[in-house]
Amino acid sequence: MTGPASRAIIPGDEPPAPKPGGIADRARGARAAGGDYLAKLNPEQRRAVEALDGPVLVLAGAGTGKTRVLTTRIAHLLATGRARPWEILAVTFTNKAAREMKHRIGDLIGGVLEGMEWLGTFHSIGAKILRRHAELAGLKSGFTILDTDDQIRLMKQIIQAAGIDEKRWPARQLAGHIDHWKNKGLAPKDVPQGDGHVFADGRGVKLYAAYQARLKVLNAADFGDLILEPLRILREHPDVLAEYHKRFRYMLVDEYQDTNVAQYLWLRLLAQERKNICCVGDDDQSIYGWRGAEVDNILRFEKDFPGATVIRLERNYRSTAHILGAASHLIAHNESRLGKTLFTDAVDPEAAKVSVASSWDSEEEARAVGEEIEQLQRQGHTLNEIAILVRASFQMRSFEDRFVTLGLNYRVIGGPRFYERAEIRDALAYFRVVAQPADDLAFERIVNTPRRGIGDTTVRLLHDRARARGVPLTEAAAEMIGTDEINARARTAIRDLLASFDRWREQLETLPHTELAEIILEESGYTEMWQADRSADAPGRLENLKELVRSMEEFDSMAGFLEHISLVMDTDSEASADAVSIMTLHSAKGLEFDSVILPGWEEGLFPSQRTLDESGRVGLEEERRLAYVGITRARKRAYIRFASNRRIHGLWQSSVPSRFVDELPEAHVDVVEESNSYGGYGMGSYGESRFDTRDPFQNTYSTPGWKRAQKNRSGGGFDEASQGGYGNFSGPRSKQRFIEGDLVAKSVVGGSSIYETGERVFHQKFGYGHIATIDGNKLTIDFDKAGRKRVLDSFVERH
DNA sequence: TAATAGAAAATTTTT
DNA sequence: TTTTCTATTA
Repeated sequence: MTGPASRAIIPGDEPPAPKPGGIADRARGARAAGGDYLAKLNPEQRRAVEALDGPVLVLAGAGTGKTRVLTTRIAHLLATGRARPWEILAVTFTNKAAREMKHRIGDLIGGVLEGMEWLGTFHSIGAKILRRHAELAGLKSGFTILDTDDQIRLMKQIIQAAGIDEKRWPARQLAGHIDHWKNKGLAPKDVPQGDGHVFADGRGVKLYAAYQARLKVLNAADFGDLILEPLRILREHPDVLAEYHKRFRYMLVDEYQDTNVAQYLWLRLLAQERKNICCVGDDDQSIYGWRGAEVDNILRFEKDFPGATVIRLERNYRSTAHILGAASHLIAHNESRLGKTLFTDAVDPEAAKVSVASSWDSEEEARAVGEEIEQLQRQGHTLNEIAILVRASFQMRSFEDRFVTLGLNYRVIGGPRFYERAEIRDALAYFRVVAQPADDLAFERIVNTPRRGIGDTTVRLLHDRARARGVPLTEAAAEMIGTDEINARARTAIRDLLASFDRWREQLETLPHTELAEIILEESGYTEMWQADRSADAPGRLENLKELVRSMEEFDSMAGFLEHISLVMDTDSEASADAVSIMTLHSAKGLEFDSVILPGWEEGLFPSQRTLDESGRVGLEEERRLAYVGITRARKRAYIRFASNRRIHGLWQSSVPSRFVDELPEAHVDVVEESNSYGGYGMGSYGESRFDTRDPFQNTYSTPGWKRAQKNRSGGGFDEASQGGYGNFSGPRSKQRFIEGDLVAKSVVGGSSIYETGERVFHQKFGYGHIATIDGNKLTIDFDKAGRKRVLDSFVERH
């Protein structure tokens, strides 16, 4: 990863090395050795750390100390003087993993790790290599990294330019194919004949080529290119390859089971000279096949690297024997695996078995989970140690709804990312055009945001001109303001905008970049646009913009910031508040919790029908691995649940328990008999839970949730700070719900509403309606479609 | 050109 | 059910 403080990469400009055997070097070695880092390892781990030479495959089961092995191995390399920090290539998949490794190596060697320039994600290291040799790929070193959204928009243009019906052949689909080819390491010329016919009657490859050509013109690379282009450079330029062979004495790869073909080829090429490559992974945790990961890479390792040492880590330090037993028995149903069996030495006769329970529908499921969590809480467990892991994100909703009602703190991990939000992308587009005038995609995004009277017609004219002259849009625009091809109003608007960009570009040299960022957002009228916006999420968006500018402070230039933002996808704001985590199974990989709740184990949902249809047995095995990942996240307690009915796309469907449920071993499972334990008002009937007509004001004020809400409030729990904190990683949806919790509490106080009787309002759920009566901030509204409802004024907007 | 209403489509997982 | 796109109208 390219961290904030990473130094500029100038070939040949290496940081000064401590002289091997010199004072600094010996002192460092002594300190590390004094830490006795090897003694803390079990025999298998120690073997994995000490087998420094030649290819090594470490098959590390869940919770067996994989990261410890990787980091200790690096510390060992450094301590024994085998390699200096910048001679080690260490690749991970996520920025988080890279960060953690850096941190833990630092702990091992007793200080801050410096000089490990080549520890990072595949993508950031790929970007680094590509920037050093950009000209070999037809790019300039300052190229832009496009995200998925930009990619799709670009492909849309290419499809249109080729005169292909964009409805029949959606850009998204083309993006899928191109992604697939890039994952396999195939440039347009390498795509096999048959493959090219999959899109638009055989024009797929042509479009791929056109897309690549367009990227070069835009001086841009997409995510696939960050792997594909370096691979091509290494293949076609032996001198460059030799340089890296010389440089990388040792290579380490984390999560090897997740590598795709391109990454594999890239690693093999780099490792072929010295062969000091150590891959750590777990075939049972390969869950990214759908985006090109090849489990085969890990299954084939010994063939690819003859004479490889294979070490299995099976001693688990995380979970109870029941949890391990359940997970192992389940995963044993898979055929394609190298085979490992986790075991633990820890004996705990008190340990709970894996609980399996069912519910009537997803709402009852959420209710039951809420109960389970409250019970855990009563037993003194903190919410931070509880996680709900779902297969698909739509499942999160019912839990969020329920937890808001209960006043139970939760956080959604994953979700819509900070950088993906419209306002952030808009702001970044402004910065990108300033930093890179040729960035047409960014320019197009903001020409008319905020509205300046530059509509589709004008943009099309600009496009025609740009294409005819072979120049970027900004340049075409500059030419066209001198002509009368565009109408006067749009022409003035464009002239003003271009003048602003010129001005900001000058200020790029003279002003600190954070200050410039504020100026840009202010002068462009962008912040004003949101200030004028009366919708509920406008204030949050402004807050996000502030946060964006604040986060820029960590960087020393606009360019450095833009590089970071395109590569670092995670917004890892650690929340201090105690809260239940809700996330997908995929994003739970690598995490662990005392209690893990696994809802939605139903055929069609988990295993996902779509995966089954698309990938058959292979897909089923991947789903099973996902289940395995889920169970092994738990240290002490795992709760598996399924519901008999679930609403999908607004339709109720009855569902059958997942086959995975029956694949669990009886000996480690406790089946919880159906219980209508919630509430006392015998509503086991269909109706009540299906149609949520219950009024939020009927909350009993003595429930744990209510008490908690009161406590939170008196402690200033729901203040702006905590909301802002959640806003960073949970969507606007959940954010709003937090506000809801607050207002329910305040409604006791009464007061006058900002609305008037008879006013027409809009409500997210119920649609349009007229206010019938007002009681404090509670409104009774006659909705056009939904009839008379009582709602809080914060839920409605003036219409 | 911009706002609006109504229809159609989409729903897994993400560096 | 919700979101996104499209066509219409002002």
